[in-house]
Amino acid sequence: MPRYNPAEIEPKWQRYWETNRTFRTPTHPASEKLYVLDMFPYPSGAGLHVGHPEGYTATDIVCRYARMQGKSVLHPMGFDAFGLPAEEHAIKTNTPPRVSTEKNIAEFTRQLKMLGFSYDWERVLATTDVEYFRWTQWIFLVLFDTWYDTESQRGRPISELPIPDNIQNAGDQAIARYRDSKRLAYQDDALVNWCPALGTVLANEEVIDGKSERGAHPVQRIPLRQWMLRITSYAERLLNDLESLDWSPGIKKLQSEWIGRSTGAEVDFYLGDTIGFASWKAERSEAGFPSQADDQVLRVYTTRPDTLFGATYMVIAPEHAFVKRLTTKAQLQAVESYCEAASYKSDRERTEDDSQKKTGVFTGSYAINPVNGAPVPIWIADYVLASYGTGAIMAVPAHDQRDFDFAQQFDLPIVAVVDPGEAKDIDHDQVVAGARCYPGLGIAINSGEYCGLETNALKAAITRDLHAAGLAAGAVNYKLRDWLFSRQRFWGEPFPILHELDSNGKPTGAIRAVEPSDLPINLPELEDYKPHGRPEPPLGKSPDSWLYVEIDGKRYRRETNTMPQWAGSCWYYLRFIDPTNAEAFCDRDLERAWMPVDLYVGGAEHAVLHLLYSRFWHKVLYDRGYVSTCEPFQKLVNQGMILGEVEYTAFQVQGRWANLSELRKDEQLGWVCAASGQQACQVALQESAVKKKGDGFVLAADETIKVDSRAYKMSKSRGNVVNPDEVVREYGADSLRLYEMFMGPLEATKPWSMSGVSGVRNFLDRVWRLFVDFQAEEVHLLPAIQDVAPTLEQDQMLHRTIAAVTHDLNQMSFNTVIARLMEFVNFFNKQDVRPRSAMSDFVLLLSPLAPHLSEELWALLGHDQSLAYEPWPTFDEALTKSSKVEIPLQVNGKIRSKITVASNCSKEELEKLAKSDERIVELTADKQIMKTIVVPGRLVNFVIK
RNA sequence: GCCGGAGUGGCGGAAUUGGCAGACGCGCUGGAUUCAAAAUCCAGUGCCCGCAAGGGCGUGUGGGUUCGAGUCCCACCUCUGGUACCA
Repeated sequence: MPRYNPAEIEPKWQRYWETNRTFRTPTHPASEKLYVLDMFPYPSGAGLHVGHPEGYTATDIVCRYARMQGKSVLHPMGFDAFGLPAEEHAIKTNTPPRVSTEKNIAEFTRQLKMLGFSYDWERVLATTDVEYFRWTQWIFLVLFDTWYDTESQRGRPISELPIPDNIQNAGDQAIARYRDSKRLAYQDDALVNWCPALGTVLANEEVIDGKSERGAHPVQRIPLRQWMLRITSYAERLLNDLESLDWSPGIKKLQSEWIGRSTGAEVDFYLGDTIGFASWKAERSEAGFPSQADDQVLRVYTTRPDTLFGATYMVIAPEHAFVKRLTTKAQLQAVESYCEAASYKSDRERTEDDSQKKTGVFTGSYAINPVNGAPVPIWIADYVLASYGTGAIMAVPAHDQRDFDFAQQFDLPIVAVVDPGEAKDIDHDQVVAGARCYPGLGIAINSGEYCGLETNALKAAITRDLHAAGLAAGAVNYKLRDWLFSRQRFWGEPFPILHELDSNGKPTGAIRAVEPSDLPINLPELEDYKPHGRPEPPLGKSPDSWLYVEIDGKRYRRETNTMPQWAGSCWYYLRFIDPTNAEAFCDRDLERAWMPVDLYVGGAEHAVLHLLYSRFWHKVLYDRGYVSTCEPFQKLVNQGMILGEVEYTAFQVQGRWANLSELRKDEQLGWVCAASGQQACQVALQESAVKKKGDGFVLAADETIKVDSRAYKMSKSRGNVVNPDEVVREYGADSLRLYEMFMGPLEATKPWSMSGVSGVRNFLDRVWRLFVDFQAEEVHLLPAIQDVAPTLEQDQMLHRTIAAVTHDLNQMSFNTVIARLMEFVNFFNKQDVRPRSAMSDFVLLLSPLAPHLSEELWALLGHDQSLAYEPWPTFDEALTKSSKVEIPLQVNGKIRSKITVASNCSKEELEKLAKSDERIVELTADKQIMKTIVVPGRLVNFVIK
């Protein structure tokens, strides 16, 4: 093997690591611990994508480097294996999902092992393992057993829930119902996205543009009994604790906007006449503001209580409970048809056409504005959402764009109550006249006793006054909604919940949790997996032996919903710590020893949901004393997307080249000629056929024709998917790893380039030839490698490389690490004598990035053990500096000359030397030196006139 | 619309945070080796003017601060990711 042959050495070292259990993690950390986690993949039938190894290589490098620094490293891998694709496959082929899932996992495992990642494979898990989801079910029972104590701001056992006297007196059933209503896991009728074609209900994130994400089938919204998780109780903590995390500001912002905290006030508008209003007000000033609104009032939430005087109408959502009550006879028909139409509209359709176009209908009723006693008409409109705030608003068209649009549409009065003053880009007079909407801050006008107050002062004052009068209270709202936690699918974790049946086999409404000792609840075997076309879950087709349970003489039916795919990924990082524990989801001491995850790397597509859901579960486990940290993931890095190769495209109409400006997009035909309407075809071009001109590219043959140049997302339909198997076959795993790191910063989006892969392969070939005579028959070290001390120059090169590589690895700046190693190789390739010690250190520096080649060279240098735990090379600071530096000499900021001086040259000396430089003397001869800037070790700048 | 991120040679990208723009790689050009090719090695390579010495211009655009700006400030343009009436 004279030449570098990865096909031979890579499998060899993979076998070595496996047989010697090189990367087995100690149960307890034996030294400083480091927990490095990859977001585990969904094992799709398509196999590994080149996007996967990007993050995996980055973490692998971090881990290999950390081991060489003596740290105890936990670096596991697993599979997020429940999910719809396997079930779809099962429906089509009648293969049990477990069978296809296991096949896919085997394939993923082979591909991951082929890339030489240093995972501790003895800890591998899949969310579909029965022994794994046993504990997913167990954690669900913890959620079921927990209520949120708002006073102490933490989750507590349901047995500690205070039961109000009236409930206590109403008997056991009432108590049970009360408890059920307070649990973190509760049942509710929720509007769900029912997709008749898939025969399943979809999560919001699975619905895109009103169609199913998979298959683009139409989706309807229907109410269904669902399991919900009370994540909103944790909204405040999920928001506040973000601060302590080492995550990018972008991701933190995304999460905090998703949580969407806003502060304002809840205000009650009296429903009735002015006489009733007076007595109601008197009552309220006695009793205060009730936490639950009663039937006498319409309660709204507003972030702008300062604009109460400008509320000229109110709007309730079409689903609001008061719709019927408030609708007068005259309006009945209009209201009914409006609400029915609204119920058919998806969220998407509600917002589709330009948001200017508001729809709505008058109820015929009025409420009374608590600040001035004015009657305010109540409308119904779908721009108000039932699920946010109180589902009702006071509309202030002068200072809210949506209300303004609506008021204009229906000719409702607009009263300005905020004077914008000198605010920029605002037509002051128009605003005050109510002809323009101004949503910003300013000085109150038309606001009775509050006139003249600044917005924020007024907010505080009016909230305080109304609260004292029992008419309003400060309030906080979140965009975050409770988590719809059940799916009507087969391939997910069954809920450990039983529904009590009466003697007729009908559910009584009572539920009970499966005893933890009876877990796991495994999935039944089904005859087939086809949806039965009803919104009920497919587990309803289970054999009776699975479906029905008898305990203490009572009959129960199992819950047939299953958990969503997010469930298994919510806690897998904990199971990796103690993957085979049969007594607990994770041993407490081990949890304390390894948590938190020090580095978590994965795609930005999970920036919100997965990370929010995991954080939520973690906090519940924390409150209940099962984990020791309140956050699971200390540092988070999102790897960027890898796009396909850059493509050059031009258009042709009837065989003639056409510019994009001559074309327009047609719905059916795609691009067509704007003038003639003829269809244009896209022509893919080779790089050699195009030329750079100005900002873009043009045809080399006809420079008037612009060429589109861009990289697209890899997709099957585009045919630009790069298969890692092929890359490994052609270039080797080390080349793939190295290329993915060399492409650019980890977090950036970057296009693939096969010639870039061959570039790094070239580098590895050069590394090989640095050690091995590639023309010899046998593999042996070159005679140039000798047991001699390095020259000063060689030593400086080595120590600078160690310093730079170490520094950049700490920054996770892998592309520049590789550049440094290349410089080292370029230098030593020219050295006839290559000291063995320097070469050994180089192999160690290379090893986290290209581990197979490095192990091979390490063995060749005479070692009989893996280098995985060799100490990381250290550097001598003094040797990273040279004794001389070249200093640029500038005149008026432009470089005119350079001098070489001792690196410790003093400021005065440097200035003297610079002034005597021939070229500087020449340029300053008949000029006056106004100023001299001397930065020792950097530059000298003469400002002359 | 709103909120992030990013615009640097033919291409991917560097630049110790205000101090030599273009490290490293790809590509390209020339040379050595070879009967020839592959492979390898050496040299060159931002653009423009010039035989050269040298000069001018250059980090999306326009302005500003500074002795000095890819880096800081203001305005704008383009691409990209997220989001969608949250009162």
